[in-house]
Amino acid sequence: MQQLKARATETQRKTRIQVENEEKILDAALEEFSVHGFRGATIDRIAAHAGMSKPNLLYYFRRKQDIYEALIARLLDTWLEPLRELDAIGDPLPELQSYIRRKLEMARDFPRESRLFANEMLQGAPRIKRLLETELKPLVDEKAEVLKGWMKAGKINPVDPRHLIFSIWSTTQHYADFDVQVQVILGPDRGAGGRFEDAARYLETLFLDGLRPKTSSAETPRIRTL
Amino acid sequence: MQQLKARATETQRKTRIQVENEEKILDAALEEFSVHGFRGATIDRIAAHAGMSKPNLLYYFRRKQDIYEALIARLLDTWLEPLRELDAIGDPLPELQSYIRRKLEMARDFPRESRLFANEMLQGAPRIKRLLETELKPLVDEKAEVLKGWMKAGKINPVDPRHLIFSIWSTTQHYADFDVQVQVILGPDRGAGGRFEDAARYLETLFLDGLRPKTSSAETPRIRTL
DNA sequence: CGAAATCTTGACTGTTTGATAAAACTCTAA
DNA sequence: TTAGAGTTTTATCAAACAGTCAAGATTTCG
Repeated sequence: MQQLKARATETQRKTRIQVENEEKILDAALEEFSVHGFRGATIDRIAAHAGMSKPNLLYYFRRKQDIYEALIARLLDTWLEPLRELDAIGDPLPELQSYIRRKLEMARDFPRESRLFANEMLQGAPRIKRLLETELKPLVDEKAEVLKGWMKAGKINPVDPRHLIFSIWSTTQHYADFDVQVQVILGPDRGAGGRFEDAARYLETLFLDGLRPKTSSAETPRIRTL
Repeated sequence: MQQLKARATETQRKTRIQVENEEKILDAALEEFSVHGFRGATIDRIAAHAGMSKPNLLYYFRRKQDIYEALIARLLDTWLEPLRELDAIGDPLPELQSYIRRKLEMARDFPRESRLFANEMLQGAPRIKRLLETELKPLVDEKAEVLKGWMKAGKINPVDPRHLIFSIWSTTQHYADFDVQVQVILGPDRGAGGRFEDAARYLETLFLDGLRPKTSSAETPRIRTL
């Protein structure tokens, strides 16, 4: 009797089975929602994927939306963690470099989460727009100030800090969200960090030095082979 | 009698009404598919959005998939046009700059197409994977060679050309696909090319010069205010 | 005009989907 | 060990869904 418990004074401590099954459901739901979006995913498929009957699943989450929201809730926090770690005190360039690397690691390690987030965005973020305004926006504003400080100090080139953040997000998440395309073009990832390291190295060069050669005169190749 | 016509020798020339209605349907379908994906979109909603009855819509496209495929078919070609225009003969940096700008213009002018594409990618491109292999891959391979040529000539920094293309795609399309997020952070676009020009200017700096200041010593701010 | 071709509609079919009710079963703590 | 909380299943429902059909309305063109 879930509801009774929720109403009761004791703060609904979960049973072993509850913990296990909710975990199974959320994992299966992530799989489905991240690929098909909210409307495209079905409870049937989530239940099948979680290895339980539909009514059984609905015993733990009463509505489809509840599953989705539980997923989103746990997502945003994790998702913004790397940005939170961006440290005003640290050295600007290494600080940015490791932010980019952390984001790239997340794309590699949590591609489903990245796709779920992308899917929600494509739909116009109907279910998390408020969260974006209350959580994401202030954080970005705060970190934009940090970046501005670095620019004023001449530590990094003066650019729009928010667009800078966008470009870090988009380039890194691209490897999760557009994975098929990446694989079509680069061939299947043979693991062992090859694909990942290539991307990391490229992004490092892009964000630090851009494409214009330092020696603006021509004819000075092969300093860095890639 | 559509089928008879298709079978007949005359190459099914379309009536005025056919042209008009197919256009209306594809436009409505783009609206729906780009937001909800293939599974999430429904014929009912597409028909309603196109201002016609469902059976009427199904008179023009017999199955949901047919609409989707018609949409995808016309998409990829348009989508790759800017890359096709990347000219080996031109000056590398201005060439890249205008490629970036063209992609950014497409994100601005065809956000629904961008989202449709993104949606298909998130799903693992089940319906266009083959097209990607036969059309996108060869084009990217060809242009990667062009980029390599420029690198060997010392005209641009040596980086992985394919990752470079990825980063141009992701940064530009981000403004279409993650528009909600962009608006939450930057506030609503007041048009007049403000948002667009900011992004264009930022990306130009990023791709040309990166973030590392030319004078590696500190304390040299305000050369470019932004 | 008027007939053939084209277009549109209402009524319908079988299936999938989100969700509920209640009975049956399992676990756990006193 | 057994009562009650917690869990699972069977059966079911109404709505939404993709797609069909045949009859009626409209357009096209000789």
